[in-house]
Amino acid sequence: MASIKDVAAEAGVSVATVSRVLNDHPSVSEDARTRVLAAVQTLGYRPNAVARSLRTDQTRTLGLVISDVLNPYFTELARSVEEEARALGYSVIIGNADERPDLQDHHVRTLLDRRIDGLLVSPADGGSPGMLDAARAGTPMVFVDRWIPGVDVPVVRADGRAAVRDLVAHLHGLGHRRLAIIAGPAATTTGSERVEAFREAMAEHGLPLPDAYIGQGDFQAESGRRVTEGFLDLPEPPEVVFAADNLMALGALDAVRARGLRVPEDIALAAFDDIPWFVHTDPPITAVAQPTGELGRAAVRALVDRIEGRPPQSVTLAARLVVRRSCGEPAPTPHSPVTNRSKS
Amino acid sequence: MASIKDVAAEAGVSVATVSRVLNDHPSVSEDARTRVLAAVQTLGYRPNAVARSLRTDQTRTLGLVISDVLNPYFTELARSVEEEARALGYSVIIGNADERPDLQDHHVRTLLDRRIDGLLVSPADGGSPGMLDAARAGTPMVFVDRWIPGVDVPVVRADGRAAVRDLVAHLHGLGHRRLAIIAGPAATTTGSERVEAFREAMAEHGLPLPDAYIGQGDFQAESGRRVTEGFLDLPEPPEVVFAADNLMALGALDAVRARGLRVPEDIALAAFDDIPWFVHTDPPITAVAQPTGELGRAAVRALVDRIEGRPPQSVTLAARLVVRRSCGEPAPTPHSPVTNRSKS
DNA sequence: ATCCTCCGTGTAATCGATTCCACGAGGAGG
DNA sequence: CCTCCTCGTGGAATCGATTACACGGAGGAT
Repeated sequence: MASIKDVAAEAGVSVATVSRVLNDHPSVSEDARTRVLAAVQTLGYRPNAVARSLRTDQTRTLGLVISDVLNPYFTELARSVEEEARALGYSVIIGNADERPDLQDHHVRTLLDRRIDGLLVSPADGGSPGMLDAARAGTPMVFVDRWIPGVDVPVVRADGRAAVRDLVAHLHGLGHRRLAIIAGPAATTTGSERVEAFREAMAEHGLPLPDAYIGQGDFQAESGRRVTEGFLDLPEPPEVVFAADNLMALGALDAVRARGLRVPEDIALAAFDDIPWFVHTDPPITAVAQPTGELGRAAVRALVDRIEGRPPQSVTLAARLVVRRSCGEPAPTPHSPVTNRSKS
Repeated sequence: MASIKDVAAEAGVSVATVSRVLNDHPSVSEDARTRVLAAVQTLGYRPNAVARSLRTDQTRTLGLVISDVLNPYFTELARSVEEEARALGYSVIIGNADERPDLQDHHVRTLLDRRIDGLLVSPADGGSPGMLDAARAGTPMVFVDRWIPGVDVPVVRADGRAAVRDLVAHLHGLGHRRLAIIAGPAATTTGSERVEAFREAMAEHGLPLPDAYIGQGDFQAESGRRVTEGFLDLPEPPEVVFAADNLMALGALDAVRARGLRVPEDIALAAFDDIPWFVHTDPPITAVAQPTGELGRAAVRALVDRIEGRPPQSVTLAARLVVRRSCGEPAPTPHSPVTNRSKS
């Protein structure tokens, strides 16, 4: 592969001049410029990004460590991150943690070894050693979706509080009283926050949230299935199951289906994170939708601000409720009488 | 960030010795080794991968350019690729082409600039200039899923021919005679091959495949919707729509739903590529399943073979039919009388 | 005792870029 | 005509690693 020396030789100038042309530095004669450009053309020369990075100490690369690539929410996030980064002249290297702290650490370390300019993380846990080191070492960093309390890093996320309140109101309006939640890992902020928001909203309606109705999941489909089975085995099963992410909702659906029960007639289902497939499930699933694309873009902008010396800022966007059929038919008119519906 | 020099100073040895310890070169005294290791520990030293790559001319990184990250088939592929690569000591940089040749080219070029050791591509088209250059320049490369005829690069893919034949037999057995297909871009091998396999299977059953029943899609949901609408507007609409990928099937489902028609009563639906969501759509969708994980792993193994000087080999795995309810109930007994069903 | 090996180590070249500094030519101003 | 700038250019240092080569000392063989 041709190097800058070859180009210099071909153009009959020094490597310094070639470099200047390539970085359009002002003081290069028109003549030299054309000769260099011609040489670049004939040799098909492309600068070696590795060498350049070594010298300039910047890679124009961002690292993105996400919790689970198989989760459509995160792939949409990854896509918008890459898009915005590309627009700003950066590449993105994605690391998939599969919700495993050890894998997350592996990726953080690998990315740091590659001297990425900045790191976007959606932590799978309360802060693995590698991540904390990175934060402490001053690597430009931004948390997206999930974050770690007490670590001084900007956070870009959606606030689902209002949407969860809307959801509970919606469920209450439909006559549901016994609501259960499949929570995410307590070590993640999204894991605990969603439960908190749910609990508060329940309290506003004077509804109890017994411990038996709080299932512990891990954001994976299998845990949704397991927890839901537990709910169904209860002497008094809940009327509604609210899954804290889309994969656990999928698992819940599996569990319900396996018992031969129907949604929403026998049990209602709602989820956090809206994804395209929810329109097509049987039945379509009511969900709290995050502005995923905007989240990704905002996170990149914050990170690049930090990298390029501008003050980054945390961003919190609102999530919103998308009502579909999985919790029962919405009341036909806004001022209809209290809907009642008895469950199995 | 600490460099090898700092470690050398701290340990009271030369950088050469430090390097030797780190790459566990045999001739280092036990004493020097422990001192270096201690210095590494106290300084929290991590070798600079950029510098190392420049010197050794290898990055231990693979590039993966996929057609569409939002397609669950490709994210599963990406996941298995990363997994296998990690097991073999490589990292993966993913580029998302969004089915756009220009974006694909952008990523190929960027990856080459970064001097990745090898490239895994699922080409979005018949061969963009950048890709052909890469192949010609001798960059280790392997095509996965899709490939480009005439380019001398190993191919790892699934052969859907038998599964498509099974599908057509299944549909025929259900009494369906008017089958239509939503094809992928003709420039992609998977785009044309699937139509070819479908056409052959139809011929085996003596069924015609009129041009009006071959819709041109682009592997995106929207095109599935558009083509399906066209089918439904035909004077004699098909009884079955077979989408050549999962996203177009999603679009087809949308279109059918929008007309107030039911699947499979009014029109049957089948898809290429099985994904977890197909179990939960309304109705569950019959699909041709590829061994996606195995495909990804085999592709990485082939590429790494090529990189490390072993002869790589093309791999073709079989796909299989997964029958669900979207084409009608399977015959209750193997020797049941011909099922008949009249369509709208 | 002498010579040869082998081992552990350090010095320095190298990878491919960027960039500081010096230098020569040419133009402007005195 | 001399001086001083400015401009275009090239030489060489530099980034952080790896590695060929040289060298000194220890130990074994003769």
